Amino acid sequence: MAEGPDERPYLLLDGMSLAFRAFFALPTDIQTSSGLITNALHGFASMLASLVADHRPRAVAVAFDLPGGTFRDDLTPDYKGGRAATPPEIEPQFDLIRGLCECLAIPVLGVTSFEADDVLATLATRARDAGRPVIVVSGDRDTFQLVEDPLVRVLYNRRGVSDYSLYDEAGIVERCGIEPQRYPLLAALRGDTSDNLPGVPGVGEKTAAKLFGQYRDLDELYGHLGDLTPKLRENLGAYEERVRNNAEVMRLVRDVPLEVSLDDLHLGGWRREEFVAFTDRYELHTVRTRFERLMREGLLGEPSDGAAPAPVADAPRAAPGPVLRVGELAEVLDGGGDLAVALEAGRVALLDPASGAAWVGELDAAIDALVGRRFAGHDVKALYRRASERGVELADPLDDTAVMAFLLDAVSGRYALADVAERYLGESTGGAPTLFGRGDEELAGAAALVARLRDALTGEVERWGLVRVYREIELPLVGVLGRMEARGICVDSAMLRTIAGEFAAEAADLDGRIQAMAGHPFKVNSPQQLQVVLFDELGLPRGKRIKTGYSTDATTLEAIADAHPVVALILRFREVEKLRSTYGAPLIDAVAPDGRIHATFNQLVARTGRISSENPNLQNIPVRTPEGRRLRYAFTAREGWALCVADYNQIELRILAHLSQDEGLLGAFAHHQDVHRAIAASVFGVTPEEVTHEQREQAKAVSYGLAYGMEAFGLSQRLGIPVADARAVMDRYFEGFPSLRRFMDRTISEIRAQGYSRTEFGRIRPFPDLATAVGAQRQAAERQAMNAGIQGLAADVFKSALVRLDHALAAAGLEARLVLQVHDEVLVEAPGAEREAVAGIVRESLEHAAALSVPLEVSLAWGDNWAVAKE
DNA sequence: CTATTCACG
DNA sequence: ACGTACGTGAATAGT
Repeated sequence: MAEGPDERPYLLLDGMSLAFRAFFALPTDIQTSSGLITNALHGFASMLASLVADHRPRAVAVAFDLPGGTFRDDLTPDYKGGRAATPPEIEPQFDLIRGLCECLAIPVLGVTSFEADDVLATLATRARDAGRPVIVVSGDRDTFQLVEDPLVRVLYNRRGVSDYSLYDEAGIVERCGIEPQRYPLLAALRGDTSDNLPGVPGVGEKTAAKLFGQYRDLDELYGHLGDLTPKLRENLGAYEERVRNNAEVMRLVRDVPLEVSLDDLHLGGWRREEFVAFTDRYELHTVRTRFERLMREGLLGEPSDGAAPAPVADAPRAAPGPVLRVGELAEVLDGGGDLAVALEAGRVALLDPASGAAWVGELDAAIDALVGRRFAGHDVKALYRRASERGVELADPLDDTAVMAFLLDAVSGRYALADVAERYLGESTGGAPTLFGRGDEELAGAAALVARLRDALTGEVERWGLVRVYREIELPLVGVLGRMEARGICVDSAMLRTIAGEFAAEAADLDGRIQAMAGHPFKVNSPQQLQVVLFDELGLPRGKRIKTGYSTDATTLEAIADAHPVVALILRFREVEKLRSTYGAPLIDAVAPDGRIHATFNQLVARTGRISSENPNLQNIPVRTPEGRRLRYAFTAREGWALCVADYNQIELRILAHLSQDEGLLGAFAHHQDVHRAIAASVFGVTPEEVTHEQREQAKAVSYGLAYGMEAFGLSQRLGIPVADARAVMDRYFEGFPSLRRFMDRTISEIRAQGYSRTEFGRIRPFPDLATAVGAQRQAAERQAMNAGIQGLAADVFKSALVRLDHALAAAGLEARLVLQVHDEVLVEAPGAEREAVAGIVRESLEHAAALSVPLEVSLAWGDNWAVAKE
């Protein structure tokens, strides 16, 4: 929908909070060559450019606090107005930001004794009264109260310089659980740490929202204190004065005496020469390009002399080849060649490298254009996720330069396009990669970079022997993971809420009892405060030393559980609190409108080659305790469908057998049998039938520890036996499987000589320090090196299985699809009628993912939830 | 942002 | 004497 000039919004910026956000988001090594720190200036400038480009405002104004305090200081002595701590490096940058605005003819407003927020509130109110739309941009939640449909919206800077949410009334209600007008009440109860305003103890976001769901305002709330739970009543009563004061402080002033009127605000009057001089002086080169574009497009109004800006040619590019032209999609597609793709949140550049024709547009349009095309890109998984959400099928990419860079160095951890270009093309893209949303030219330029990187990285991937792991595993995996993210896993939200409620209730109860036993209030969740209570006040024996004193971890507490009854309560509290805080509300909040959780699976994180999961992490859902395991009942299949849960049995131990070629281990796996029992029989010199439970557990513990380089001390800890006994068990284990020790020694010395480890599929991991490290560091590096080959090959095998499985399900014409993977386990959701076919395909895909010297054994179970396999 | 703790394979 | 099992992600407190 095109907005006419009259519908264009006023853009009102909170200069204070945005400058602070920019300052804390960007490194202070953003400096001019003379050493002046300009990170806040850079960040603010780039925010401003993006905001103008994205929202095409009719006018822009920036508000700042003025020195000398505000009327709120009189209301609350400790009030900090959102600036709990002001680093000295930021103050001088306020003037730089004013200077930038001055060149651009953007008014900077401030009124003595009022805050920037009050100025914005006043302007927003006036605009509303005049029937004109406004977008208030701030990193301060106080501004939420200004939102008013349909004219006033808040663009909230969540963090960094490019993470924004645009809120209308419904948005505020969804985010905060209260209408914008009443937001100050909510904040008054809850408190606001950034404003240094404490709220009421025991009242957080949720409780405050709940209370104002029941009561209209503070008077009504305080008129019904008797209806509340005792603790809540007590706290609210005790802090009534504070709450009422907070509410007054939080309310923004809408009639600040302003010298400018709404009609004084308009775009235009910028001075090009001053702007150039300013950006030269503070070395804002990339930013200048972006503003020059805005000037050319008229988005900043007319210059001061009224002359139309002369079109300014982009700086000539050093890169050889065709000149980059950003134009129509048809031009890009007409070439018919392989395309290069660059993407950032929601926007995509497509480039035909042969002709230099490029197009920049929305994600969905780009996906449609890529159907049936060959293309390469950088970190393109998001393309497959979105395509899959829309039911669109894309062929695998020809290359993904981020994946290539990860395979070449899985340790660096930096795979943004700019990082990789710098590393392999030896050039910078002219700005920190995380700085800001790029303009069209920059994004098209990024696509051109992808095209050049492909050439450079293809040679490197070949040179380092990575072709197989790249072509067979990692490249096809990109689409597999994107599709799995899009599919998500079905969740029973009601069940989750019930379980979470129980966790919360028990945690609250234990919290109260623990504090009562301590004899005074304290944060049980604070290891520091807990140390004081346990070791100073109660005088319990101390254990491990840590940086901040003495450890209170579970192992330590278990050792002193008999010394005082509070210890058991704390252990229990920790357990339940973990379940509440990590798996209760957070999981409920992660459920999307489709009733499913769509985690992100990361292919570029784990240096061993494993896949990781985030937002939420679905790879650490509890299973080891019955209570934690309850959560898995809430992970289900959609109506009429079933979940297939399949996992590899002892995959790492099998891989150790394969790599070491130890005859005993190979023999133990040769036949389908109880492997741990067979191993225990060899270790303890008895027949399998004679193996005791304890012997089996001990052998099993060693088996699992082997892959990590565990020592006798670790085994003794794990099994709760003396170190000498643990050493005896390990000695017998290595006697029983003599090739193991030789394999381990050989592996470490090979990695030391090579400088990196390598799996059979080719995956490498650098170990540059192995040759030089000494003492404990060296031992740690050796364990990592030892583990890299085992965990890495397991990851290769498993990823290969995922690719095979994803392809096989689709090729068989089934509806069943992957919904989750957890290192050696996969979950497939299938219609009831497909069960038999799916089971066969899952089993085949996993068992034959790799040909090792031992069989790969798979356990497979069906059910309507994830707990099924462990029942 | 760092430290601590703890969930998983 | 020292440290002692690899690899992740997330919540919380506190600076």
